[in-house]
Amino acid sequence: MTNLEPPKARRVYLLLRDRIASGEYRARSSLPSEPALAEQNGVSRVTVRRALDQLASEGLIERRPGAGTFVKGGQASLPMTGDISNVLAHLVEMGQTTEVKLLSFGYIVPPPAIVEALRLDPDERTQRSVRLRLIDGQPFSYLVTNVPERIGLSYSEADLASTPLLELLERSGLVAERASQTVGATLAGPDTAEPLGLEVGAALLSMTRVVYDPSGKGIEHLQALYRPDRYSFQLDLQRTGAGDARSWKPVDRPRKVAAPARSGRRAPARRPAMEKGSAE
Amino acid sequence: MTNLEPPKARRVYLLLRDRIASGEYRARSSLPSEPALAEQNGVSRVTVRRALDQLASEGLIERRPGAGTFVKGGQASLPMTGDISNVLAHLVEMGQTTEVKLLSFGYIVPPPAIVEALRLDPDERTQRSVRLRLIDGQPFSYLVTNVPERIGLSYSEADLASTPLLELLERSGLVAERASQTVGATLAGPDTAEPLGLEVGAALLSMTRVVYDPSGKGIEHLQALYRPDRYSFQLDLQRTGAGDARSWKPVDRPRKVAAPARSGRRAPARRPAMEKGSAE
DNA sequence: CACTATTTGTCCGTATGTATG
DNA sequence: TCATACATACGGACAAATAGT
Repeated sequence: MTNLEPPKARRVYLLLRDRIASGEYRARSSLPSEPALAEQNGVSRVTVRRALDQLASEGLIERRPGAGTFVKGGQASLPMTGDISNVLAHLVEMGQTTEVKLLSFGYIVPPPAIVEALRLDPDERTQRSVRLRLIDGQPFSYLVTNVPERIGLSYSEADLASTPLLELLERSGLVAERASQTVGATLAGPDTAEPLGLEVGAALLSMTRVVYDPSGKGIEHLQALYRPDRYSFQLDLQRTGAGDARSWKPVDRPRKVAAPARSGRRAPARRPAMEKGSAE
Repeated sequence: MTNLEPPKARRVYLLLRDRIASGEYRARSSLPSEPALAEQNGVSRVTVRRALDQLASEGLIERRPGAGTFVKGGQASLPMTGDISNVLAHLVEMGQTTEVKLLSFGYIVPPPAIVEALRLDPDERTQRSVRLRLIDGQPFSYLVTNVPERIGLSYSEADLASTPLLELLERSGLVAERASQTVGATLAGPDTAEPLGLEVGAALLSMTRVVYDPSGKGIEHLQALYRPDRYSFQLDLQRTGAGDARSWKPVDRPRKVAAPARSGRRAPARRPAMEKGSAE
């Protein structure tokens, strides 16, 4: 049995990072001393120092010789947020405010999972495209799309780099009638980490979406991976019906609510979130 | 400059894991040979073997001496899914089908991020509770809740382990009028990995929820972390209004759609997902 | 039934990096 | 900073199992 565990310094690094993000260690106040941290975590002092080096290099703490190490509050611009209930609505805007890089394109015989999801015939092929979406030149989402071959043929490869896919589908006279979305999380592998500008092993927000036409046949299968520091889903709910009729209705971002979430943890809200960001 | 990078074996491990999950390496077919993989990734054969050991120990591959290593297609039970648009609705059911462990409880002066989100007075205190939610004895979510002190006093510590928090709030005559939810992803630190039964550095699905009363004051701040292999958000959308009126409406899980997503990647759907799982 | 090519399994010695005191 | 222990990674060599000729 081999280990494969992360180095101890990383444990400590993640621990302190969480504590700082959660506010357990307040901004402008000092962290425990290095020897203290070493004992608390059952590691040596050099190991603690490595973790602190990492935190310092990311600008999360500041080390003052003789005084201690301090939490640097502030900064950390909020991720752009996509309204999950409206995910499909504002694709056009999205296409305008962001650019797309087409990483790969081709026709394949899809893996069984895709066949099942799209309800394809046994050996029907799909058009598979891998795209990278950027905002301000910064990549934030990695998209793997599968579309049944006959549908995919209705637009060109170049269209993909300029126009949102659902837009293209609609132009072809297809009707997106129903969609199913699942949101989860994964670790970045080399294939995805590299184009997204992350290290291998970073956390990714993932969304799988399947779009169906009125007949119930699948039109599009999308596997999207997002950098959580640059993109997150938001859903605002409003209570409908008073009293005991427990019912909530998604509402269209009622107003700019102070709603933080820095890579899964709290952080001071700062930059106003994108007005109507959405899908992909 | 110290390194802090994951071991090389982990790179390879994550790469192969992604390729398998994405269907690039088909089930029942063979992976490239160890020497081949070693050269492709620029690592030694032992390193490849370590990665394969890991995959084998997780049951993703099968190694046959002399023959090769093969992808073990099959199960990997789907995560329970929570309908994100209904997240608050079925708390009661949820409270019945799952158990809760109260990990920590106390009154604190909250970090600035919480103060801001809940719109508290400068030095108002909050009741902070950390809970672990289990299904079938298996932990799947780690919940950190902050509630303004005066509100928190209206129920007992024991109530927390048995009753969903929003239920308690309603009993106290409070009205949850509006809620804002943000979904992202993070890495598990030691504090969260341990109770959730994960290794440090695993991917977590995160949700931050703030609930407001009609006056706009914050009632509850919840920071939830989910094991993506046991829990994921699902949102089904239905097209409303025909033609050019692009509009989508969340719909209450219209029927059991073949919608996979194994920890962020595709995988054969198998076990029926939980009927109406939801929040927390 | 060999015979061979390929592949996993096992062991070596050594170099580098990580962690400790 | 230094010396020590241990894990990681490397390249190589060899045995044993498998599949095809």
